[in-house]
Amino acid sequence: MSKSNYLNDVHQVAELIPKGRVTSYGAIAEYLGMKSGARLVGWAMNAAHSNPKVPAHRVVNRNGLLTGKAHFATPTRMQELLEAEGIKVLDEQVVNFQNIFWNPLIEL
DNA sequence: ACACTGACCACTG
DNA sequence: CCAGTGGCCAGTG
Repeated sequence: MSKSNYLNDVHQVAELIPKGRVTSYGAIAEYLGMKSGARLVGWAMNAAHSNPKVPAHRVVNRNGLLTGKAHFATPTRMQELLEAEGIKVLDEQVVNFQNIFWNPLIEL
């Protein structure tokens, strides 16, 4: 298996995202100490397929846009999962994003 | 060992 | 406003 630290950390943080809340790749990256390692978070999320516990649908980009939706089973899967938690999505974008944004730096 | 890629972000022109 | 570039870390060819 891998010895990658960030991958494991990213997954652990993602698992801590409360239901009905969302966070951004950059926020997780910053929490882990990466200034601009948001890409790694995206890569980690891609690897998160092995971890069904990781709610990848709660991780969006800094604009609240569902950039990762294309990587789900279906392009609409991510939005449906979010709406099932009470998160409204309009035009691939989380509504009230700022309000439900979960920042690990502050809340964790 | 080298080059390229990736579910991103911020800056510059 | 849109396009391009650098930066971060790990994986793959």
